[in-house]
Amino acid sequence: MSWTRDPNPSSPRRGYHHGNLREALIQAAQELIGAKGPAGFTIAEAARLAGVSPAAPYRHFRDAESLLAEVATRGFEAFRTRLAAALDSAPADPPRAAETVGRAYLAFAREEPAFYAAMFEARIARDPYPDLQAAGDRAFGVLRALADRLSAAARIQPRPPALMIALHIWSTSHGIASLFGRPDPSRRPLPMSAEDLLEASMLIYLQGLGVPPSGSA
Amino acid sequence: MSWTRDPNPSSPRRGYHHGNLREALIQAAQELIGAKGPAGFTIAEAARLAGVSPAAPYRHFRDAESLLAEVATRGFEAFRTRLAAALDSAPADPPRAAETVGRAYLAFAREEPAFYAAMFEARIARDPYPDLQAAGDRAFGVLRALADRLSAAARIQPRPPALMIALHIWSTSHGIASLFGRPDPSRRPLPMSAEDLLEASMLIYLQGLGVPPSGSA
DNA sequence: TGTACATCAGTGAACGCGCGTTCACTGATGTAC
DNA sequence: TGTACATCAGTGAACGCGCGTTCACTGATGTAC
Repeated sequence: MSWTRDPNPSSPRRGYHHGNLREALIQAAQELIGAKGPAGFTIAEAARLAGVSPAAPYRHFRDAESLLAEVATRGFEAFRTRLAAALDSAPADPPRAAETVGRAYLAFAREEPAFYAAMFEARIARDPYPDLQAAGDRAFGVLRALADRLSAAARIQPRPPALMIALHIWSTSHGIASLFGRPDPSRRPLPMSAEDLLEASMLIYLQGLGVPPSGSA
Repeated sequence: MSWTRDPNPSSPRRGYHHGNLREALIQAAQELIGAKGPAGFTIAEAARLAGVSPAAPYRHFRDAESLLAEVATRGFEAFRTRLAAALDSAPADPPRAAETVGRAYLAFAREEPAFYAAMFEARIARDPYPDLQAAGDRAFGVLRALADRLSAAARIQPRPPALMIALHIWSTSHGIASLFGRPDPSRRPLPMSAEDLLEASMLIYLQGLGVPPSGSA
């Protein structure tokens, strides 16, 4: 957040002329990304949507990528919140927990396509945006926590590292979300829902790990 | 291919002024996509790379999306060829066959990032490009054939439909390729290779299907 | 074999467009006193 | 409490740029006769 000196960017009212242009621009960028993809938004159009002149955004963001990185960062925060809520509310039973988190993953991708695209398709370099990197790491941490539970319940030997299990879950969820889980004219129809596809995949995978099926306790 | 009357677009020499501008433009588009992503190429720049005036491409392609669709179509054809070769050369043993095809999948994504991006990230609508759709279907057919073998070897009951197994393989492979398998400054480092990650995932999944492990025959 | 003609791939100039970015400015806000 | 001042978010005009797209054209090629 080197582009502003405001120590608390989330303060709702800062007395700007606009009210809160920074927030409005992030909102506008999100709308544009949702409608046209990460490449389909421009600073100029975001300014227009926010009702300010094309020069105004430069008071808040160095360039378009900075704005995009901010959207992606917030996306990862919202993602983490959503996954964590799912994991916390999920049954202790490992397969059920995996299914609950998987559904939350797909729901996020479906309901927040702009966030998801900014997070995974915008090709933002990691290094210049440590906040983005950190937010991504925290979101992955939820999958990692889920993987710890699954790993603890696994009976096969040698037990695969929890990190690897987390990466498997992430990859499969991301693959299904990318290929089938979002509104997009380029996606193909599926003979089943993305949720069913993911659930089946997870159940087979957990079976392979030797995690006892639901209701077998 | 409604944009040209040539009944055989693959003929190598047609006596054009340029020689074969159509091919040169496809080549140029591929280079640009590889360097900057599907949104990073323009008709004008492709023309420049091919050494012709900016108006010349319009003799061959209606617009940028048509050119992109042609790249994606060829990408799917190359993908199908590569996957099919892997499947044909793979050991009959189902887990080994899956591993071989999985490696071919990742190798393609890594070595042909321009094709892969055009195929999966360009957001080209399916309907206007039946050739693209058909090429995609044929490529998926190879994964489907692999899934048939795996399904036949599965011991769990009820046996999951081969179509679903194919979709699982595709999703996981695509997820790993997208997240970790391509040269991109936005990817994170992994504590293992994408190939190892995919192989482990497949082995656990096949274990879950009740496919006998390699060497157990 | 030679000539006249038709075809059409590629030219190059031109256009309007929206973008990114800059600049001196203005005017609302907060604050020092 | 009131005034003078400093700050800085946002203005609006301007710029150069590259893009998509069009147009009448030109000139190489193939072919009818």
